[in-house]
Amino acid sequence: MPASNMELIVSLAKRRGFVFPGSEIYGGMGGFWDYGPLGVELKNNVKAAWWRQMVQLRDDVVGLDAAIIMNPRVWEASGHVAGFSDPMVDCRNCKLRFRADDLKGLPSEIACPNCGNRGTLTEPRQFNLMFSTHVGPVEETASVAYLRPETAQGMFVNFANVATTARKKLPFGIAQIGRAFRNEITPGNFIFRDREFELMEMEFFVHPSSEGEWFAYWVAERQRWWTDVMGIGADRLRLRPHEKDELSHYSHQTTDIEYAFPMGWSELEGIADRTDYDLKAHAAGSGKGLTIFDEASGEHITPYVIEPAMGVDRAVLTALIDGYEEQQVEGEKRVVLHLRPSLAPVKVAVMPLLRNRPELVELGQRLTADLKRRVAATYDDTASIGKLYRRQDEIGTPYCVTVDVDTLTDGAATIRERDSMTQERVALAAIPDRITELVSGGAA
RNA sequence: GCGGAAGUGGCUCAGUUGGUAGAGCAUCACCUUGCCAAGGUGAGGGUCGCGGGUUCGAGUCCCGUCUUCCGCUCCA
Repeated sequence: MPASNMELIVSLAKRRGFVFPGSEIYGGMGGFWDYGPLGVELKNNVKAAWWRQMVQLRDDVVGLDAAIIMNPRVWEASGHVAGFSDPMVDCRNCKLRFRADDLKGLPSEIACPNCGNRGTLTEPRQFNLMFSTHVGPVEETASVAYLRPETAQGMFVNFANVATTARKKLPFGIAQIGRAFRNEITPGNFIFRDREFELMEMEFFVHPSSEGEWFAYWVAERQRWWTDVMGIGADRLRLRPHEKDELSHYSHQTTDIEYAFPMGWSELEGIADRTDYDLKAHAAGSGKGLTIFDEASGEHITPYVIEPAMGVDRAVLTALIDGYEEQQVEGEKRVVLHLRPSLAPVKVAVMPLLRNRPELVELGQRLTADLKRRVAATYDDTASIGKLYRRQDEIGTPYCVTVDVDTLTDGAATIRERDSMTQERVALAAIPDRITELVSGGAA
C-alpha cells in the first residue's frame, strides 16, 4: 500500500535528505523547495527516464533547451499575458471566490452565485500568475520580462530552427526539460504545487488530418510510461478527459493522467491537443512564416500540436508516495521505498557484517570502489547489519552487498534484495556484473 | 488573497496558575554485536518561527508579521 498521507512523505523526505523547505533557516519561502542529496539523484533519474523514452529511443523527437526568459512579445502572442491574469471577485458574505469572466454581469450589480446576497461581491482584482522581472539595469516598463510559466513556447518559437537543422518532416516532436515559474495563489501539498518547478514537455507536430490519431497515441504512450517506466500502480492511475468548459485557451481537447494522491485524484500529466493555435499566434506575432512543406499535399501547412506535459516534481512526489510502504517484520516496523532500480538514488550499498574487523572493512570499501565505476554505490558500517538494511530500505536502495568472515576464505559475498529480503551468495569478482545486470534488468 | 487551525532540538512531542528548556527516536564516537532498526557508555544539537509590547522576569499573556496545514481558487 502506498503512503496514506502526505505527512509520512514530507517527513521521510526531510529526514533522509530528499526535499527540504526552501530557505528554511529564514523561515521558509512558500512554494519553493530544495532538493537534498538523495532528492537530486531521484529527480535526475526521473528526468533521464523521460528523456530516454521520449527522445533518445525515438527517431521522430529531438531535444531543446530554450532560455527561461524570452522576449515579452512571446507571452503576448501566446495568450499568457491575458490568460494567466485572471480577474477574481470575492463574496464578502459567503467568502467564496469567482472568476470575474464567469459572472453574468457587473459584480456590483448582481447577486452572489453562491449565497444569493446582493452587493456583497468585491470589484475584480488581478491575479497575474506570471512572475515578472526586469532585463537591463534600468527598471522601466520597456524592460519588463516574464519568467516562463511553461516551457512549450520555447519549442514553438524554435519550430523553424529545429525543423530545418534537424531535417525533420511531419510528424515530429521537440522535447524539453526545464524550469518554469507560476506565482500560484496557493501553493501546497508539498511539492505537488510549487511556484518554481520543472516541466517535461514535448510538442509533437502532426498533419491536421491526423490530429485525433496522434492524440490517442500519446495518451496511451504516456500512460504506459507511468506504469512501465515509473512503476506506478495502474489501479492508482486514471485518465480524465477535460470538459469543454475547463479547456485551456489554446486547447481543442485535453486528457489528464491522474494519480490517487492522499488528498484525492489529481493531475500528473496533461496531454493537450493545442491545434495550430501556437504556431499561428507566433506567425502573426512575429511576422514570420511558421509552416512546413507537406509533400503529400504539395502545400505549406501549419501543423497541429499534440503536447504531453508533466511536472518533474509531481513525478518525484508520486514515486515517493506510490513506493512507500510500512511493513511489520518480526514485530518491528519496516519502511520500504519500492523505487524502480533505475530511479533509486543509490543502486547498491555495501556493508560489512562486523565493522570491528579491519579486513572486512577494507574488503567492503574496495568492493564499493569497484561498484562505483558501474552504478551509484555507497558504503556504510556505522550500525548493526539489521539497521543498515533498514536505512537502505527507507531510501529505496534495491540491493545490499554484505561481506562477512566467510568472504575472507570463500571469496564470496551476499547480495540482499530490498523487496523480498532474499539473499544470494555471489563470488566477489562476479558482483559488479551481477549488480549491473540486476539494476538494469528492472528498468525500461 | 479570504476563512479556519497550528508553529518548542533532524523527527514526534512534553512543558503545570508566567521564573531564563526536557523526553523518545534520529545523528556522531567508543565498546559490544556473526544477516534483517539488540545492548552499554558518552557526545553534539534548541536565544522555544520572527519583531515589538506587558512584567522584576515570557515558550507560557497582548499586538503585528512570516511560514505551514485544511477549504475557496489555480494549474504540470
